[in-house]
Amino acid sequence: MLSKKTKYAIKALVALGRNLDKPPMQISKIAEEERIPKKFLEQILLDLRNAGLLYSKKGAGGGYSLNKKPEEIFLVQVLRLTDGPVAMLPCASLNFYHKCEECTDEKTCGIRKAFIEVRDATLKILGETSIADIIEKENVLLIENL
Amino acid sequence: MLSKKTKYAIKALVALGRNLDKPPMQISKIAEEERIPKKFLEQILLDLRNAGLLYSKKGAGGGYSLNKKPEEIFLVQVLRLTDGPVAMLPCASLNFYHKCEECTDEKTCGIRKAFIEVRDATLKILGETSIADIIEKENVLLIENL
DNA sequence: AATAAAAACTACTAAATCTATATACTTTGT
DNA sequence: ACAAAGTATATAGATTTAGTAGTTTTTATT
Repeated sequence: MLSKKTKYAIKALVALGRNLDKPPMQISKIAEEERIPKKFLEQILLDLRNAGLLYSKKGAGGGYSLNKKPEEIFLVQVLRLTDGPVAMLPCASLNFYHKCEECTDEKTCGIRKAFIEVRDATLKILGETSIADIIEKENVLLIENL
Repeated sequence: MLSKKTKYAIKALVALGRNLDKPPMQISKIAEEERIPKKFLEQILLDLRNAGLLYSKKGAGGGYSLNKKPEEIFLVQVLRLTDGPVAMLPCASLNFYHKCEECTDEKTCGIRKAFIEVRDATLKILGETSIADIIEKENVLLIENL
């Protein structure tokens, strides 16, 4: 399961992706629109900013906006930033690898092999789906649900 | 990430799958071979037994064995039993569905849609990979690594 | 019948993680 | 000067994870 933090992070990015050519969006507004606890969101946005995904401006009239094009922010980046590994086993992770302490021979571990397959399948989707894709999906769904 | 519980459960099932036509295997032996804390493993095996995956026999000469063929035990069953949902979002889960509290319209949520794709990809692999497959994978890997 | 082996059951606990909340500080526009 | 807005750090409560301990029940063997 994703942490709420990651879910909120994606929601915030989508909200900002919809706000592209407008003035920066305030934390309070994002929190209200997306129904996310404000102080929690504050921390999350800060993480996203420090990772270079967001631009922020302090003071009156300040707020947040995307620092990259929505087409260039992929789910996998967000997930790795806030949740860590994509893989379901430490020994099957590309970016957060570490050995299973109890494992005696990783090279011949069938469980690991199976979960590497899962990782690759997951990674394919999360690595290809951008914030822009999510917004596009929502636009399609909106029309379909008229 | 899988919990250690689930990882240990799969390891135990694989160990028992290798022990097919032999007398039942004791907890201590599985714990030693797979380097799993014994009392923790005890609880896990009990869960697997109560779910019908294992047969157990008490008393001297007792122990555990598989209650199904290794070809009939799939990773997804184990994972759901010990970890719960396969999906990364509650609203994208088939067996453990529940609404995201903050969500205002699930039908048009693009995030949900993306994570349903992830779930389906994951499910395909976990639902097709059996304990027998894992053992087979390991046999192949053993030969390849000679 | 006694003994020992082994699983079953119940309860508990320590540590980590998650989900926030609180407080104080800094920057910026008017 | 003042208010709006982000920055930073600390902390607290709840939940989950991972594991331990102790006792009871069942079974095979002697």
